[in-house]
Amino acid sequence: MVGRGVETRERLVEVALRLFREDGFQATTMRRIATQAGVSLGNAYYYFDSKDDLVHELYLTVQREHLDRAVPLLREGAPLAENLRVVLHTGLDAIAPYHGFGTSFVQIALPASSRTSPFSPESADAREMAVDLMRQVVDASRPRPSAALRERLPTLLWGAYLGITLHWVIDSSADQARTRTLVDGIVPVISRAVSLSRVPVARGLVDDVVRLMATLGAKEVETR
Amino acid sequence: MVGRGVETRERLVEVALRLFREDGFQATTMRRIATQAGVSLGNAYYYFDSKDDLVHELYLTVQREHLDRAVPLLREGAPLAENLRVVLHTGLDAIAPYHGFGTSFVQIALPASSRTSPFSPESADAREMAVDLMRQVVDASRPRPSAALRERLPTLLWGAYLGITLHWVIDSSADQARTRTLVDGIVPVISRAVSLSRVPVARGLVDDVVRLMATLGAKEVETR
DNA sequence: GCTATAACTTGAACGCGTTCAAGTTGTGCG
DNA sequence: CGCACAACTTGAACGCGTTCAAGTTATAGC
Repeated sequence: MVGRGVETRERLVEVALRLFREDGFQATTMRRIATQAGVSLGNAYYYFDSKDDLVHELYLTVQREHLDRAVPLLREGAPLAENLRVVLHTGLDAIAPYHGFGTSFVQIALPASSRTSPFSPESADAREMAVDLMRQVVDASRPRPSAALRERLPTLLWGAYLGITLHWVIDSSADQARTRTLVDGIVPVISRAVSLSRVPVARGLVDDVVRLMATLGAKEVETR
Repeated sequence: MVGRGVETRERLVEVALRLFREDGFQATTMRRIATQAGVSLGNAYYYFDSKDDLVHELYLTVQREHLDRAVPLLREGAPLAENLRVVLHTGLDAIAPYHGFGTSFVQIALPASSRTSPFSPESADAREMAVDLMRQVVDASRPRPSAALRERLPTLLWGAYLGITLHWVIDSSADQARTRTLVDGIVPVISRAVSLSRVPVARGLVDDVVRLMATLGAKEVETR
């Protein structure tokens, strides 16, 4: 696929993403995507195994958009809370146009076999981009977290971001304002927890949570 | 619907739940359900608006099963950790036969409009049963949690249970062993957090988390 | 017992995602 | 040039969830 093929594929992705944004997932039929891209129905299936596969393209697009928005706003030497807040809010900004689509997205990403699953091998690139972004947050922020936390924190923050995204999907408040509130509320909590993990007396709880989530999160990805 | 109708409906539910368990959600077609229940396809739609509606019956069945298993095992005066552990594990026991079905279940329960959503009005009964079960856990356990926590704790524990269920759905380890590990790991953490909320010096973090989750959780249900 | 009406039942039909055998177009090689 | 073969394209067909106009059966009121 080097000649015509590439163009056809790109046209299909372009049309599909536009229709997804405008009309949602269910209302966008493969027949309409094909027609508007100027190809036959069967031809769309030459480039994509399924309708869900087209969603994976959306996932990649959003991920790139998130990076483009977040990285320039990170501030070297700022408190973790500030940089974390920036990354979480820009993440919500990047997915905002697709909120009507959110439920379908999670439905598609949920099965273990789904390419769109954030834990799938096919999503490895997008996942590493996201974890890397969190690592930039941690590395740019001062004071540094405790040594025990530093290497695990990016993945943990990515996990938190997944949770926030899930809340965003379910969030039916206007402009998903409640998820914004959640971000503003959870950022100081995470930040304080990170600080606390340096104070011997209060470390127990935080450490347990970290150990627990790290075990589960790591296994989740590696068993795919 | 008082005569024949009830029997037909019951037969449909019975057949549907069996096929869901045996073959999963996708492989179970409405045509097969209807045929095996001895009625026509259209007739099945007289009793259930959609295939998803039949899943709601499954939700209710599982919820009842959970209660039947958990309540007799609660121990008056035992530590919170012990009773909580019982409730979470019996919950996993109750849904165990349906693990292959789990992904579909969450997919169906996810849309805000879904009757099967744990936040929906149609699920109010099941939800209250579940929160009530958590209240029994809290009330049976000693020492009592702080006053600030006591009234909110059941709902918060139910939220934790939802999260654990989500992990169970995604969990591809044998017999969902990793979710069992999660339960065993998270129970002491919750229990310690509850205790900590009585110690003035460490209360801040726990209180913030509680306030945050309470705000979101309450709003989630009331806006439906 | 008769009839109006509600309760229940039917199967054909629709549009959907997906598959596939068959066709067309382009390309590299003798 | 011609030919083999890969790349690409087509539209009919399948089974699915769902809808609906039409039919049948039971029941309540007289």
